[in-house]
Amino acid sequence: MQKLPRPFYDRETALVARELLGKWLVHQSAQIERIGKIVEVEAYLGAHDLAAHSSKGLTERTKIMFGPPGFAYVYLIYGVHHCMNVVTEGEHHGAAVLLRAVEPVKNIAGKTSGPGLLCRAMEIDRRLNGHDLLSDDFFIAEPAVAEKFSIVKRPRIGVDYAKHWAKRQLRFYIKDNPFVSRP
DNA sequence: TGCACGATGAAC
DNA sequence: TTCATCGTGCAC
Repeated sequence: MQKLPRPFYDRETALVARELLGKWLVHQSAQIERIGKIVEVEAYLGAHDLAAHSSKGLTERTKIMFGPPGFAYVYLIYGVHHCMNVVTEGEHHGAAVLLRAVEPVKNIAGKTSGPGLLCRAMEIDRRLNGHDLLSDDFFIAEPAVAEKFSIVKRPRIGVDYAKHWAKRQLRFYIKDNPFVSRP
């Protein structure tokens, strides 16, 4: 499987977000390889983006976002669910892409439509926060067979507090894919 | 040291 | 529409 290289992530975040669609998220734990095809994402542009956690500045929680690209930023939301992000752009930028839904490809049990469900189905939790996505047990890869699809863009979900940033169309998903959380 | 509040999901 | 449930960030 062809792992996405570091430079893939070191580019403008909305572009990385769109190009992550259709790619395979691979997580191997306890000898089991789980694979999900990324079908829905959201871009969080950096410290200036009021919807991004990094807009609070460099803190214990956000230091991963401000780190180098190609690392996983995983956090607990509402004390119940985990959310998985991919750090993008250069160090100190504070940008990341939230993975919102995957389509089951291999060894996936349960629902995968939604950031919390995706993490549960792929056994992703805070232990993977700061994990290098160029490692052998957790990475994103080029799919075995490339396919064509149209991309839909919409405002991000659940960020109404972010004033004008809430209106920006930074959520992207594969058109007509049944695993998208909120078409 | 205390407390308000989520980049959600499920039940009512 | 309500609620579960807890780590984080910031006010005292």
